[in-house]
This record gives sequence, structure tokens and C-alpha cells, in this order.
Amino acid sequence: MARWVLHVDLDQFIAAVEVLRHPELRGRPVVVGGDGDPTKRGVVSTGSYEARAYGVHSGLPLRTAARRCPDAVFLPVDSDLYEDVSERVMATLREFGLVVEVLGWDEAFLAVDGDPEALARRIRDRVRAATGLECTVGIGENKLQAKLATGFGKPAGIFRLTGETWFEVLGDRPADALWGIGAKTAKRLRGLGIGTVGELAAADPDVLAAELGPTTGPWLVLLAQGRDHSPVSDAPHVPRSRGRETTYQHDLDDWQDVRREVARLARRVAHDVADDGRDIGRVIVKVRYAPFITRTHGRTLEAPATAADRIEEAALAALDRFTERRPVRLLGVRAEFAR
DNA sequence: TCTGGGGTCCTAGGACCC
DNA sequence: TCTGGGGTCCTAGGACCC
Repeated sequence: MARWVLHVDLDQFIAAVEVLRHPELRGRPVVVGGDGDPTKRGVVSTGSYEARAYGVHSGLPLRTAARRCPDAVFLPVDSDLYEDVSERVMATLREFGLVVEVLGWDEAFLAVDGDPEALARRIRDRVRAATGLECTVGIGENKLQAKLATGFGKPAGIFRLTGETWFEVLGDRPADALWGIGAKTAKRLRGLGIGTVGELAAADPDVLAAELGPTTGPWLVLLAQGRDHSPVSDAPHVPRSRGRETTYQHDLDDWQDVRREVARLARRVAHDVADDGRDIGRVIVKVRYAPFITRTHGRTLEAPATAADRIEEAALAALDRFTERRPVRLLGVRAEFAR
């Protein structure tokens, strides 16, 4: 087991990629999201640091972003481009001959020995030379520490967080500073008198097990203590499911349209999974009614299959389990691989 | 005209079985 | 006198992350 874990995280990745191909935008507030039209339904994928200064962050509705930062340049999401650039970044990381675990487009863990700061600097320089992109490197004794460290190194910095400095750095921070605790869990914890990372680290795992579940409760305590034994792994990822969903610019009122759209999404999913030849065991349909009420129903296939007809059939059968006929703003179809 | 799209994992309740 | 108890599977929903 390597002594150190590095977490490499590209700075404002999507916005940075767009600035690379539109150099005239450097230094301006750039917001990437949806189809680039901030009057439509959609959210911000990434804002440049200049945009973030106006309170424009990932997940913010585009319309709100346009109000907060009217001078921003709005651009559509170009997934294919980001995928290509991401591949180049990951290839650059693999050149170091270490175990590299990729996490999404713009993050990776590396298992390393030796002087981690020296290696972090070399990585940062290599990524910049190869792609023109800046990254931040977090250093820890495990993935959790490394991941949290990165937040303190941004932008373009290097930060080390260990068992020794964990509580000094994080002890007084709110629990949702941790990787895996969001707003909802933080609120439930506050209801139990647990506000900070330090308080969570000292909590009774049995009490949290009773409150939050047998796995989640004790895991949260370990999380707050900065403990994590999960290995850095470069094993290829085997997907569990594949789905497609669409938010409509105008709600669908006619159930005939809903049926047609579900069939279309199902065939798209079938096309997506056709190449890898793995059987589908179950199909789940998601309906988000206006204003924002989401329901799901699924259908297990009689026998696992790959044929588009079977997947469409299962999706329509799942759709039949929805009884409410109210306006629909989003439809989704997800196929789960058998086994 | 607030609130994307692609995922993963966990929980809880009911069915079912011995 | 109440009417076990445990295990597993299935399903819908919740929460989180990038």
C-alpha cells in the first residue's frame, strides 16, 4: 500500500476548456450550462472564477445566473469536447506510471510513495504543459483526506491534510464540509445536536446507526474522523445502469406525447447499451410532474434482453403504472444491467 | 416560468419463505 | 392465551456526487 494519495482536480474545468478554445474570453465571466441560452430551463455546469465572484455556481438555474451576472458570456455544454480533453489529462497522469483512479471528467486519485509535494508539482507542471489547464493537488494518507485537502489548495495550489492536521483544519467546520454529507444529512445531524466535523467524530456510532441506518450511521463517524480504507483502484469501471432523461422547455400536457417521448428515450437507451452487449434486467421510468414532483416506476423484464423492442416495451409497461395525468416537465428512462 | 443530466449507494416496507 | 422470528428479494424513494 502506497504511503500517500494525491487527488488531482482541474480548476473550473469546463469553463477553462471553453476559454482555451475562445482565448478572447480569458478574464471574463464565463458560464457554461444547458444549450447556452440563459432564458431557458437549465442550470450552470461550471462558471469561471470571474463568474463565481457574482455568486454563479454549479447547479444554479441559468435564469438566476443571468440575473446575477448579466455581463457573463453564456455557452452551451459540449460534452464531447470535455470528454476528449479529459482523456488527454488522464493520459498525462498515467504517464507517471502510478495507479490512477479516475473520478468523472476532471478528478483523479493517484497512489504514490516518496515526496508527495515534489510529485504534485511535477504533475501540475505536466498537466499545464500538455493541456494548458491548471489543476490543484490535494495530498492525504487516504482518498478522503486527499479529496478534502484539494478544497484548501484551490486554485492551482497544493495542500496536505493528514490524520495529524485533520481536526485542526476541519474540526470546527460544518459537517457538510465532508465528502458524502449534503444539506439534508447535515440538517438531520443538527437535529441531533451535531453541528461540526469535530462533534460528529465524537458521536456514538450506535446512536447514529439507530437514527440514520446501520451502514450510514457508523460510516459518518469514520468520515468525520478522516478515516478511509478504500484503495486507490484503476480497475475498469463496470456500469450498473445507463439512462437518458430530458427536461422539456414546455410541460407536456398530452399523455400521448408522454408515451411517445418515453418510447423515444427507451430506444435511445437501447442504442446506448447495444454496443457492449450486456443484458438489461430492469427498466425504470422517471416522471417529474410540474412543479417539481418526481416519481419513478420500474418493470423487470421477463427475461434479460438487449433488444430495443423489449426495452421499449418494459418502459411503456412501467409508464402504465403512473396514474396521475398532470403536466410533465421531465421524463427519464434508465436501464439496469442484469446481475 | 427556479430547480440539468448522468450516475451510485442506502433505506424501508411489504412479500414470501422456512 | 394471542397470533414467532429471521432471512432474502423486490420496489420506490432519498441523498449525494460530478
